[in-house]
Amino acid sequence: MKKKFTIRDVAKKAGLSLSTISLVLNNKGYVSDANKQKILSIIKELDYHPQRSARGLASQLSGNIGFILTEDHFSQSEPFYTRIFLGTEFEARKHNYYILLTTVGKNVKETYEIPRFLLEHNVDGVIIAGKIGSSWIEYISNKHIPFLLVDYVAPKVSNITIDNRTGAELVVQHFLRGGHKKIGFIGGDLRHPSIHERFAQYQSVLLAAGITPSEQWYNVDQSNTTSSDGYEAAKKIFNSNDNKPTAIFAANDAMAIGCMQYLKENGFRIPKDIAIAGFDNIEAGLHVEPRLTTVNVHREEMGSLAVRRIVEMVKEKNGVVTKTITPVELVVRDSCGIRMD
Amino acid sequence: MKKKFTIRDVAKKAGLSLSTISLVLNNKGYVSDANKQKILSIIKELDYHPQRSARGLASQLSGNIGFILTEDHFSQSEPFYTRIFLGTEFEARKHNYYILLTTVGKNVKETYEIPRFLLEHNVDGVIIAGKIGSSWIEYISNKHIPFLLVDYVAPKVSNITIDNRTGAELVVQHFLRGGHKKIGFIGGDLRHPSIHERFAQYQSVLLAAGITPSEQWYNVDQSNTTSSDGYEAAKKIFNSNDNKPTAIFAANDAMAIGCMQYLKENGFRIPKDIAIAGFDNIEAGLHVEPRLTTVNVHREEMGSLAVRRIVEMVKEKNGVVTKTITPVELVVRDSCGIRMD
DNA sequence: GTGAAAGCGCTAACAA
DNA sequence: TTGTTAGCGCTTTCAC
Repeated sequence: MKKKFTIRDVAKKAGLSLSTISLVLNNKGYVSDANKQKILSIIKELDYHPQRSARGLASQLSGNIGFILTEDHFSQSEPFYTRIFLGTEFEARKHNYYILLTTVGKNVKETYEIPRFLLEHNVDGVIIAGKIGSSWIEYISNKHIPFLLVDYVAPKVSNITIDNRTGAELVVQHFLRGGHKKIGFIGGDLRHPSIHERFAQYQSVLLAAGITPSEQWYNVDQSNTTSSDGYEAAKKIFNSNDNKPTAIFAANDAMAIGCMQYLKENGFRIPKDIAIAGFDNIEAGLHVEPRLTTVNVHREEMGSLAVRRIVEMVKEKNGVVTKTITPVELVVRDSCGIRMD
Repeated sequence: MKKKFTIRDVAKKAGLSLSTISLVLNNKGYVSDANKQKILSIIKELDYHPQRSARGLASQLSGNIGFILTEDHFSQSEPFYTRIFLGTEFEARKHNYYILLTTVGKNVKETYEIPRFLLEHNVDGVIIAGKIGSSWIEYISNKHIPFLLVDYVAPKVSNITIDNRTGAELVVQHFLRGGHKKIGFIGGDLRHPSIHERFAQYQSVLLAAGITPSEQWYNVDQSNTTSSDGYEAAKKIFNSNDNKPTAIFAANDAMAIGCMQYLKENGFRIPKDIAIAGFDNIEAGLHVEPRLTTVNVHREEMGSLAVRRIVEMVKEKNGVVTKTITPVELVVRDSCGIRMD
């Protein structure tokens, strides 16, 4: 391998000082156009690239952004947060950052260790995805490092969230337009704000339409939102119940799929007997039968927004709190038939 | 925030020199037990953690491992390589490394840019996942940085691969045991060694069983291995063909799912008319109807192995080339009925 | 076993 | 505009 060049080699070759080279590398200060061009061409000629760790040490900026996920989110088979992560990856590159991914326990004490990147000053900002214990939010606040939440909320912390209200409204309105009156809901973990909002809006829209949701139509007792939680919730609603809903809005696609499984096993035809819709637009919704009507969430875009916001925060250092809501849209597929009774 | 401590603070407090502290930090050289304990307890007391970039600069080791994926693999909806990536993430933490993920074009020239981490000396080793242009392999070889391939092969380069031969054999034997004789194959991109091996072994096993695969049973003309390629391949085989296979082994689950879709749309019952098996054991195989028989691949484990190997290579600096093959097992589900004719 | 000193490659005052 | 000079916080010879 050819010898690795340093900023010194560039300076020598250009007959200029280190600091001038540094200035053009960082596009800072004033350098005469002639010298700038000269330096640039030498840099190109030598294929010189400043070394990350040297820069990091001198500037106290790592060039990295941390991405924190709680373990239970990480291990979920459906890669909802993975897609958000991939979105951050993509955007980070545009800004010359790298993403360092790590997982943590629900709370600071429950975790085997604090993410090393926080201890070793190896990130300039942090993105936290999904629900996380408030102890973590407090811990990171005290680090005085820019951070924000994705698909979660906390007081005085910037975040990127989903327009859950609109999504829920679109689904319920779609059912109503389809002639459904007895519209149910299955959900779990109402402490997750996204789930909570979907449930709340489901109720509001029905009430606004003059329908009071019966307790026999919905179940929000599950502690999680996996497909087996959906299965269990469906069982509770449809097992020996004389006031069954004709449509189910599930808090997410995973639950919708579990619900469908229960219904199919028990002789209900979808969408003839029961219409179903989910939320998130995960890949699996395309493979179930019938294909799942759902609400599309722009996961990559959320990651991308998060990175852009963090980069701003790192640069500006002002503590403005921003709350960004990303739009959703209804994706109508086969699991919702039109009802005409 | 409390002031950030440096190695100097530790040295001062311990009444020892910087180098002694450094020795215990790195667990190197000889330090008296008494001093070692003393230093360790001071480190703990101050909650001191060495700063990554300073270490990096001094030791010329970044503490990062690069993970390279070609764009087409990255954007595949099914997160096959994502799972490998997550495996590396998990293992990397155990070794105090971080993974820097990036994507590149198929070949060096086609790519908008060389991964920054290679230019800025920001990784100590590199993992490449999936098929990639040989220009990349050459380029990285010339960097004299430890690297290896996952699910791909190249001469004189260490790698981690799947036991495709055994997997293919398990599937074909399963069909044979089920009474099938006319066993087909659908695949694409035979230049990918994994696909090629599956196809080759499919043929060998049939021949060994005294069956010569008819050209009407298989199709390997697709240029890729997505579900729509599977759909197209199925169309070619089952559309106007008087010698149809009764079982299909698809090169991967995505193709199998596409194939199933074609068959169902055209009135074939699975597994009654046609049995199907895939390869990879992706999540979606659980959601199709009937659920897909497949070959399980330990993706996270492959990532984990890759990291362990890279860490060794970074430490030992010897150029031993290792070829690791990870095992597979048959996962029997509903898409393969037993045939009794 | 331990300390002194040099330096990794860069940035950022401050002078000039 | 440009150069000089200190470091950034750590590792690593090389003496002692």
